[in-house]
Amino acid sequence: MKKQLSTKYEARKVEEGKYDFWLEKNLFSEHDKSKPPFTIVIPPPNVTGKLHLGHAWDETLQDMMIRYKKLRGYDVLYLPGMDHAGIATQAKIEERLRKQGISRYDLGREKFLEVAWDWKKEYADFIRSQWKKLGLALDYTKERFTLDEGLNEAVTHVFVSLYEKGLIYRGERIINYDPVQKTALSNIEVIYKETESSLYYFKYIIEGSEDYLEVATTRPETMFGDVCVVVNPEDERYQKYIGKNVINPSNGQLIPIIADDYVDVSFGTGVMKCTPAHDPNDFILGEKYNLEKPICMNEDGTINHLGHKYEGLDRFDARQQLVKDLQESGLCTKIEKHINQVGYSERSDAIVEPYLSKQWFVKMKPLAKQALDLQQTENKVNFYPPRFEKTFEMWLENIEDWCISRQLWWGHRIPAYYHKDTGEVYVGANPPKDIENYIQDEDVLDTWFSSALWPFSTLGWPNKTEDLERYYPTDVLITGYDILLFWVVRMIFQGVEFTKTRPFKDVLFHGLIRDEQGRKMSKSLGNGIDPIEVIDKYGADTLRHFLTTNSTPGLDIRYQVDKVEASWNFINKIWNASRFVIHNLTEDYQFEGLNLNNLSVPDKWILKRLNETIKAVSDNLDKYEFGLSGNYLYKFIWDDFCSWYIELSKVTLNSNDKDAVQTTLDVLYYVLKSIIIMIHPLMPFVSEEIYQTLHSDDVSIMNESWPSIIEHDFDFYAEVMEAIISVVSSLRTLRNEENIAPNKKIDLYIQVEDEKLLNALNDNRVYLERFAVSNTLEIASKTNLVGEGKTFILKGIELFVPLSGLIDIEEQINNLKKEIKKLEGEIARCNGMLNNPSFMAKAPQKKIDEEKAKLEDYQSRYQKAKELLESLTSK
RNA sequence: GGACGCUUAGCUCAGCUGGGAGAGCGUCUCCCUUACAAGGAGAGGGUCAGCGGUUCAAGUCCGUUAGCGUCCACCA
Repeated sequence: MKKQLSTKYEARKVEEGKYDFWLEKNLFSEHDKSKPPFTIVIPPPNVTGKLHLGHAWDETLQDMMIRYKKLRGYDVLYLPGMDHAGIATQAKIEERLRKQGISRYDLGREKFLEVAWDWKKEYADFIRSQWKKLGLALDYTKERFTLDEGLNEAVTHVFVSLYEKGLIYRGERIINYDPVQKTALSNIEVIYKETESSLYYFKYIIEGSEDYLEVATTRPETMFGDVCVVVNPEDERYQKYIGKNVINPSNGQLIPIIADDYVDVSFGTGVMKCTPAHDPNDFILGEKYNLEKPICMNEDGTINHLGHKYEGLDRFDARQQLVKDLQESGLCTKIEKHINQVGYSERSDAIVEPYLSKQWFVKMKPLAKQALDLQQTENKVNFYPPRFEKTFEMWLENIEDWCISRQLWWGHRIPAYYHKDTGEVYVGANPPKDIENYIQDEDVLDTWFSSALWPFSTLGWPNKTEDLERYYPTDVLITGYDILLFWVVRMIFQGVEFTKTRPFKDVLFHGLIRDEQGRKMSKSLGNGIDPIEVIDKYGADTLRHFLTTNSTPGLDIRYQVDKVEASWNFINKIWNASRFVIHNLTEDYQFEGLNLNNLSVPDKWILKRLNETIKAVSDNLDKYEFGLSGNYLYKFIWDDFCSWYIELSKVTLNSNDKDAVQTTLDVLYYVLKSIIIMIHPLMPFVSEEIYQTLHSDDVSIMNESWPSIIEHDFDFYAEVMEAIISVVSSLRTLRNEENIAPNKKIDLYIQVEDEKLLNALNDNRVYLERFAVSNTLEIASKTNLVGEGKTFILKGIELFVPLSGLIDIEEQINNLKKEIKKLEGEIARCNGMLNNPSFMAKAPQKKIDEEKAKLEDYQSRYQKAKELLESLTSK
């Protein structure tokens, strides 16, 4: 019994077991070194949770490229891995612990890390199971984790090397501090949101006087750290006070009034308080005037001893209390509503506190310059779409140093050690020999410090491994534009610094995935879509097709159930077309190549269309235009192959001409096989199922080759086919308009001037009889075209369908008049162009020829319509 | 305050280097025809946001305005 596809397309059944089969056959991990390499390293998902639809999108695009390139003859490597995601993961783990009433300090560092590794294992397993469901062709033999031993070696190497070059330093600076996570953040981990806050005005009374300066601030709780007030030296209102002292209303301390043109005369009262430990600009002033930098806050965001009676209060409680007290004592004069940009921690959403603290920094200017220089060379990273390169450049041109230390436990420990007695700093890949005299830095590195090395650290760097040699630089990075600055930029500058080359040749950005209303998917809205639920309902192939073919590089997409269902329908169509083909193949059918000399007109036409489709699909995949390549496939498969070719093939298959049947089966087989190979990158499961049904269960479509273009001149036959299609389509419209049942036979007269076309149509009358459902069919160089009925004047062909009682002479005349008018318009347009000397002088010859050909066609049709009209009116 | 994106059919969106606007879904008509009714055959539907410019020719290039959106930026 020959193998068949089941009657119904059931994604679950089709997809079941395929992934394990691919794994068993080592199809993801076998590397043929005789082929050119093609590498994609997965953007490592965070081990914070399950993958969401955005991951599914990202990874499907990657997998599609991998599978496409494999079919194109590359030795592909799709390298999997995950990110420890320092803050994010630690926050999640602490949250889970909190529910059990445990804090990380109860456990201590070591114990906490054990818990964290358990967490990692749990989520890694989950993520792998999701990758499996999606069908990603990942080589698990090379899977990496940002916190594994090899990557730790890379991270340490980079840290030590940059330190030795003077590009990493430890310094006391104002950093963004998250008092909830109790850690420093880098600048881009702060999200500024427009927030309605208050602008408070306080009296700073001048020493030994009744006078006072009014100072406006949005953060009264930092007043305990004020060291002076500042006015603009040009500000006439306050010049007389410069050099005097004022009383800080929060604590009664005397502080001086100084002058600096940093102060904006028009903002607030034109007097600014200066708090060097709690504001980056004030810090700069502090440095400039060598001021003290008292810190008035603890690491948990509570006020410290400088706040006296407010000590221990949370910063915002202290603010409230202080304002209330000062209002009562008359020192708070005014409170205004004020809209300003307030920074929030990306992970914890806590309001970020600018905070003076000792942290590790990467000196960015030299690294940025190298990356910018790279982009001036031939070996630059190519951005798709190119506009993102501008964002990249602008950011690097205005870069500030990167704060890389984090007061966390889950991450790469900073390889710095401090001498217990001397305080001397030791930085090295290995601990100092007399380790007992040292204490290692407690902090870990920013997660992005390790992910910046991902494209090469995963391949074994800093060791000179075979993989690194072969697969690096990687070919394309596919990721969302939302992490351009976090990750992509950093991989590029670290890649240049440490590997002296770009880490990837191309970078393709996709957008965000939104819900049906266009809203960002988020936990708080509860509008997230679980990719696994979609897969369970429609299949991974459907989800993949939806995600890949509905997007344009760099733009967001909406998740739309209608479109997902359209993708399912498309697969169902392919399934049924495949069933038809397979059903018609006899048990002993063997494909032995196409006999190009024995092809029918429909055969030649579909092969020409196949050629065009292969080219269009390949070209667009090469340009990352997945939506366009999807459109070409869709149109070819649904319209050309299913609607036309399969229907036409039934004519031959039902005939007794054995040779013709064999040829038709060959073409059906050949085109179907080409189709499933081309859809394989989009729909790996169903294409494999069809492939195995055509062949056998132990072979895989993954070992096939991308279809190649058949070198043959199909042009004339395609024209014949197009003539047949236009005749059939015209008649179908006529039947609908005139309410003639599709199976009711009609008479049909076709007049063709061109002898070659005339003969070809006569040779292929069987298709016209069948699809036009004709009774009498006359195809001649001269035939009856007038009378009660409908005349069509097509390109090079005229048709007449006698319909007495339905269309009388008068209507026929009206129809012709309409047609003539339309043609006159077209002719006028063509003439307008062709008679325009500027057009003739400047337009490309190709365009001119096209217009000339059009004009010729219109004129001949016009002529014929005129003649017909005349013979009708003269009757 | 800078930079960028979007505005095309009722809805969601394509339209790559300028040369008579397309798809999916929805709507309307007909059809259970031997791969598929989650289907087939047809039809209708758009001054491509407004204005100006370049060009023989603009949805496409340039400028500008408006609406929506995103990113970056230290104004107390």
